[in-house]
Amino acid sequence: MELPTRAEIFPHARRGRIQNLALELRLERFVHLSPDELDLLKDLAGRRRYAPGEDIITDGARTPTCEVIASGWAGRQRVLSDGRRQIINFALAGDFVGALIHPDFFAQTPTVAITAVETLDMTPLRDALAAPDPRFTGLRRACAILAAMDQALLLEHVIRLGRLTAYQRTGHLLLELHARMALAGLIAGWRFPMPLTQEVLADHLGLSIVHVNRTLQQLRRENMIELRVGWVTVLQPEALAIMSDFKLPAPTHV
Amino acid sequence: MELPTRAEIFPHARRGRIQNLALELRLERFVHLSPDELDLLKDLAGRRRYAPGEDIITDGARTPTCEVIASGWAGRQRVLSDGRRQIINFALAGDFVGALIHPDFFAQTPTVAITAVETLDMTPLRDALAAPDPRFTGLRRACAILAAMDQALLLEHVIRLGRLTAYQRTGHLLLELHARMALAGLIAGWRFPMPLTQEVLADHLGLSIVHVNRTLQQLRRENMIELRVGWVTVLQPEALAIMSDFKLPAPTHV
DNA sequence: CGACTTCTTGAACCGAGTCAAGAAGGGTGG
DNA sequence: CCACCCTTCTTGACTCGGTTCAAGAAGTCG
Repeated sequence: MELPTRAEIFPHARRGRIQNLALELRLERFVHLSPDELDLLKDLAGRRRYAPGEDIITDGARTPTCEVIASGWAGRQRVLSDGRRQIINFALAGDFVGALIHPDFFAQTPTVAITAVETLDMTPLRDALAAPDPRFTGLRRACAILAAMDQALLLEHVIRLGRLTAYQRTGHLLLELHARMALAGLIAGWRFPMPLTQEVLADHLGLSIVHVNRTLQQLRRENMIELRVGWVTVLQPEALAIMSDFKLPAPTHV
Repeated sequence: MELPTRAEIFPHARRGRIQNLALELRLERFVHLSPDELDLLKDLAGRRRYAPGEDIITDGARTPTCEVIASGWAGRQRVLSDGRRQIINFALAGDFVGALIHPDFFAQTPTVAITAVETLDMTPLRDALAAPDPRFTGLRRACAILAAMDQALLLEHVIRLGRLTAYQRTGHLLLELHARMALAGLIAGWRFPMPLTQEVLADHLGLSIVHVNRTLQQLRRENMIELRVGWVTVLQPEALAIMSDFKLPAPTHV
């Protein structure tokens, strides 16, 4: 499993004063953006901060906001009536939360800050895309692609939960997180930040805390990964991918 | 849990020669469609038939089709390298399959006919919506709502797989299937068609065939449901909803 | 340093899987 | 209409992956 170079990852990336590098890199990953579109991204202003545990998108909000993660980790979750929690997905830097990509008419799943989170308000982008303005076709397409990616990741998670063992699930998730951060230009190489507690991992992977602990130990024992405080290193990406049936969601047609 | 009347379910429904009642009812559930839009739906022609097991949307298809189920049950699935299968979701009459609603750039999950399936080609609808034509704003909105509903159901499935027991999962799924068929005007009352084998159920619920069998028996033993050849009756919807934490995805804002 | 969260470990338990074999349906052809 | 075949369903016995409970160790932060 070879890592692409930065130039391969970001064919259209350019320098400039930008608000959120990860966002811009992700939007330009598959689509070339016009100067108008880049300007719109650069003019984004509304910065917000959330403490760990704070709601970013509240459950029954009638006026849904629309933000992009600038830094930190967030997650959509549901707490069941008996207190059990399921974390549906994670949102990393460059990921949208709220109404722009996820049509949230129905979902009763608040988005919560897992670590400290900084976001940028994306309502200017949403308003620009809502009108049939031909200047923003590139952005519209880029957002559709991000939404498709998000959807694909959700399908992968269903497969993880439905048909993979604890050992496979954990490895599969680590590979996914790595791939996403690499795509967003947040990391290079196989070492990457992973600030999740074992409890959070358990609630995402549908396992108990204790079993997550034992599974991580097994992955370490077998030299698949290395764990430091808030960091992971994937030592054997190929072996991990084979054993967990991992394949990076890739565009079949763009 | 009271069942709404037909008039409550379909406030805008009208009579006429239509191709797919379920589709039209679902589209008009939340949005009022103009005569132009209804005409477009009535002019849909391309009818296709699929035998059980046949691919409707093939995996790596470069020219993604876009159809709506007219009758029968389909499902998106992934087969793992060791032969295990995960059925990600079911598509019933009135559900879209393919590129209109699911942005399929990334997903490697073919859609397969589970029973015999009839579909209608939806490319005319897709083309009409792609152009920024103001005549079709209602349809555009209706399709967005269907997509949101689909997305919400997927989130529910993640919760089912991640945090519910076999007994809860099975009850939860039956309630979901019932709710969807009721919304599409396919049924009235608590008896509804359920042509899935226990193997298919197992592959959707992330369980073994044997355990699905025992779980269904438990549901019958406790008078939660009644099973006939291709039919289920939910005998205690409220009890089932409470024990499985089921809540019909409802629009928070439309 | 003290308080709190997070991680780790062991032992017992249990929900769900596996294996295997038989029964019951449900179609098909004679 | 029956005989046959094949799929689907059912049941029992056993195994195992993962959970629960409980207690202690190691971080972490003020």
